[in-house]
Amino acid sequence: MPTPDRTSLEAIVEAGRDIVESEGPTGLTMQAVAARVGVRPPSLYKRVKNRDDLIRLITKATIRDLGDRLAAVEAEAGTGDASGPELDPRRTLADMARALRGFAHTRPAGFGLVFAPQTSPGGADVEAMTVAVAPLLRVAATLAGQEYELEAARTVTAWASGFIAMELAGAFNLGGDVDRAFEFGISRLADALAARPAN
Amino acid sequence: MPTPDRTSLEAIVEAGRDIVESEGPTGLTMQAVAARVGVRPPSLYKRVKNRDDLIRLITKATIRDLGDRLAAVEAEAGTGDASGPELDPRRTLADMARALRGFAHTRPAGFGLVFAPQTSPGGADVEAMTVAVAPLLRVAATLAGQEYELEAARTVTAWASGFIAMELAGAFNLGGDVDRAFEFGISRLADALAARPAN
DNA sequence: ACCTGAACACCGTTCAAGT
DNA sequence: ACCTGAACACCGTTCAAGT
Repeated sequence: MPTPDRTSLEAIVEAGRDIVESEGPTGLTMQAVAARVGVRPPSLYKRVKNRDDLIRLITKATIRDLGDRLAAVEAEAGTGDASGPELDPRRTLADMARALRGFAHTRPAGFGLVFAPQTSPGGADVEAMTVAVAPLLRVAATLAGQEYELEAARTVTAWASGFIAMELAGAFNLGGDVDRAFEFGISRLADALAARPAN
Repeated sequence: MPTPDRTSLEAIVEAGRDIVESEGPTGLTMQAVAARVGVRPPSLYKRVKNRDDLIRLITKATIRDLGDRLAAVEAEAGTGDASGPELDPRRTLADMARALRGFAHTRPAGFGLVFAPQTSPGGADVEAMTVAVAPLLRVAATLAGQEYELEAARTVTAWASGFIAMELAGAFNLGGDVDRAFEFGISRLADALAARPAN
């Protein structure tokens, strides 16, 4: 007769996310995860292939949350709420960038996992990422035109993720107002993408 | 009578850089470094405090190389060479961005170390980074005006590092020409920074 | 003054044995 | 079918003992 399950994949991933945020990626040991979900380390291998696999699952869950935030911004802009419909795509783009930054501030380590430069190749998060970024792609198309949709979306994503990564790493050490720099960047960027110059 | 030194800090850092590039950050073990410089692991601790310290030194050396490349672009633009003096700061900015990208392609892992989102706080690379980025700061000032120097430099650095990080992570999986996206981004960005709109 | 073997703590992972 | 203790390989780091 099988024993009732003492944990679940979901609980393991959730525990992993918590640990990553509180202890950093280094703190994410199989022992720590096991302790948190109340089993012994070897039991984890019934649900995840290994530590890298767990990190992949944590990253994927983070990407999904991130996509939810972008979708929420898009929905707000599209339908219009109490403050009225938001028609300027530049404003929507800025809101999405701010949503991304807000998310990064609440889950800095998770954000780091998603946008880490040294990701293992063939990460199966490709699909999740594609879905998550779809709203951004749509505003980019509205703003820069269908022809430059991909380029515009990549420009914004690159800028925002780079900015936030540097911010989280404490790279903005020359003083100055980081919020101001963020608003400066998104404003100029939105203008530039909407400009559609000849080249 | 003291024995002659069998290695040096320089050799250790250089070995570390090679290993990081060929095996990735995970492959950077004290044992691998020791084997490469021809001593036993414990001997490394005579020159570096620990593995984190070694990573810090590797990062710092990488930042210095990177700064050299930017300085070279600046020097070329300022003095003018066979192809004549390069006076358009937008062109200089684009050249610096391309230099950064070129560097990242030759040392992807090193680049990842420098622009990793999850850097340990208080990394002593602050000074090295400040020096390295100085040329970029100067073009930014020329382009966007002294008032927006810092914001403009941050915008470009964020975009470029974010773009390259995504490129290295294989995040540009929606097809399209990555080179084209890079040129699109730097071109629009340079225009936007030079525009100096009212806000 | 640098180098080393031995040792310790810690971690990922496997596996046979339990229920 | 899931869970566990025991075990193994591997790694970072310390330290007393060599030269």
